[in-house]
Amino acid sequence: MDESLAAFAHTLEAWYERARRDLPWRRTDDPYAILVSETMLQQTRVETVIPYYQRFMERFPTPVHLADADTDDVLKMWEGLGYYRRARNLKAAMEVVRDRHGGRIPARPDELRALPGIGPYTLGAVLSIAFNQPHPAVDGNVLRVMSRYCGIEEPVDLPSVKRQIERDVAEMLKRGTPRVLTQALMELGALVCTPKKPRCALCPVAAGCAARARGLTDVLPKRLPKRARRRQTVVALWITRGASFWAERRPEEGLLGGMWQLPAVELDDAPDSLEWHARARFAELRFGHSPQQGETVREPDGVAFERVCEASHAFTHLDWTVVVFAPVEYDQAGGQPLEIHPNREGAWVNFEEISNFVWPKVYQDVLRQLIAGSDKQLMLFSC
DNA sequence: AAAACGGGGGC
DNA sequence: GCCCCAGTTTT
Repeated sequence: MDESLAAFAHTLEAWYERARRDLPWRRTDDPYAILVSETMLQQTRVETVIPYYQRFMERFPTPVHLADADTDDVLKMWEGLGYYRRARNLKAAMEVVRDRHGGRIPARPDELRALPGIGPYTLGAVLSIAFNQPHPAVDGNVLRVMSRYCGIEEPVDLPSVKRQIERDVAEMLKRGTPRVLTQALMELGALVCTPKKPRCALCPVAAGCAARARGLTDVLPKRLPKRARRRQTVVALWITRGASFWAERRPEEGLLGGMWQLPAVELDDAPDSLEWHARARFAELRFGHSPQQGETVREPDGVAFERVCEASHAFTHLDWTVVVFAPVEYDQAGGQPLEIHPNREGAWVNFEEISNFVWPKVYQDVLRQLIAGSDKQLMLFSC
């Protein structure tokens, strides 16, 4: 086994030097740059990451630049990338690096692992790629490559299976060059040993592949069945005042933490009377408290609501249908000027300054629709 | 051990 | 539509 492991390592390294892609984070040995790229690459495709990585490194070139930065600026650079907790953790980690490690990414496993956002994979990736230490970095690619090569038929999600693969990879790294081998395993998974239609004819280690020998390539890796997504209906409000609309910031913690959106309420399933919720949310906006279910909502102005826009969005664990309501003719002459209750954290956002805020993708879609609608109305009006 | 946590690309 | 991606944290 030792012998085959060493041969596997050598073959893989030779293949990598020949086939490797020229990626931005492969042009540097800077541990900070490696860490930024590995954090962005968590659950995210290489092609998606490239432009984000380049903008991010230009804006925050060192750990201290990031540590000293404003969180909203960091989020803005992350906008659209998803899993926004990663951005917060990365900044928090660099604050620790600035305050306790002299501004340099530590090379000690225990210190690195203690930084927020650094789990087993990222630890191994930084230690092996940046510091050339033989610590395994087992991601989805490596799980797939190893499960096929070794012919592992148990689901790779099982902790026991992952531990076994980590042990095997660690042994392999000791017999080669860690910074090359770690990337070689992932590159093989990305270019050759792909989830569908693997290019076995191009594989440098096909001769020793158990899955290929047993005809299991198409069924490995096996995974545990995944859970169903929850359905939520989001009732949101489009409240305009001239060329501005009312927007609010989501709580720091949880889903889409700290990002901006229209005032909204997220409801399980597809409740009836969406308009009731719109009315309730509108009352909360103006009076600072929301009515109980069943209670008659104050509507001194006799405001009616119309459905102005709809959008849907699938998260990993959630299925959103966003329905946007607007108070009819509230903005017109004759209506009372809208006052927002002072204890609400939000802002009137001018159509021109939308890009100064950080928006979840689904609300970007919503705003695009609504602004286009407004433009159309303005054009009709002026004709 | 399971759930929360985004978004996009490929088929 | 479904799959799954250079995963981590919380419960």
